[in-house]
Amino acid sequence: MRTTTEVTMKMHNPPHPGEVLRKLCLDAMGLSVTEASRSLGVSRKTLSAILNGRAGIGPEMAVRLSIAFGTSAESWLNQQLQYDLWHAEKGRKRLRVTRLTAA
Amino acid sequence: MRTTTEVTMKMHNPPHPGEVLRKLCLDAMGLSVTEASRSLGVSRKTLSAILNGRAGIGPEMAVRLSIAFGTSAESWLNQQLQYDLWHAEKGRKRLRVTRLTAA
DNA sequence: GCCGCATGTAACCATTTGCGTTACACTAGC
DNA sequence: GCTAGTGTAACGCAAATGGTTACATGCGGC
Repeated sequence: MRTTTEVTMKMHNPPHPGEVLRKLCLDAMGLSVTEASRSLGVSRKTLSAILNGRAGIGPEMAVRLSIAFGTSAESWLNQQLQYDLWHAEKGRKRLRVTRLTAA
Repeated sequence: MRTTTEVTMKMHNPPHPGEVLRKLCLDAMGLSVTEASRSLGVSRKTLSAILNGRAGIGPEMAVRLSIAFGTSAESWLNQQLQYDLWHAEKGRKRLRVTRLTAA
């Protein structure tokens, strides 16, 4: 059987969703960061942070993206989930957790 | 095969993951909240908040759960995602976002 | 009734995070 | 040189997060 850790670790470092967002939405539509931020109803700084991986896509931003670009909010959140999880797994060994299964 | 119920269920208020956690892990193993919190390496208050839907399961907690119960961290985060997204969609109308598709 | 255990939760505190505004530096194009 | 777009630091602020402590409740055993 294949454990969660194995599968997760097998994946290469997933790109932060902002990278995908820039290519798939901004570049593809010829939008500037400034324009996009105005359409999304957030500050330019906020969008910039996401695009450069210094902030994540939360539930509210995912809904904003779904409205502006006609995409699925869930898909953005799933990308974010993968990204966050990958980084959280890296700290797995630092967590003091006692196994409770098959003791 | 995919039932109608499955698809339809997506539109109903999903339970908070803590509810599932309590039934599937604590109750099933006869664990008290106090015991479980110690095993997970978090305070009783923190676990209690999750179990009663007053806090969500974040990436780190998901990894803790995966260690303690031998479950998939991703599955917990996915449940949390569904829960968060459902609530975020409720506020969709309050967001001032301009559509950029099919202009 | 009484007691001990588990539980939910409020109060308090410190740390962190998220977002907006403003300002500054860098870059590319005219 | 001027302008537009961009990244980002600095600031303020509101909200969230997690730990500790303490209190009230509910319940089983005695």
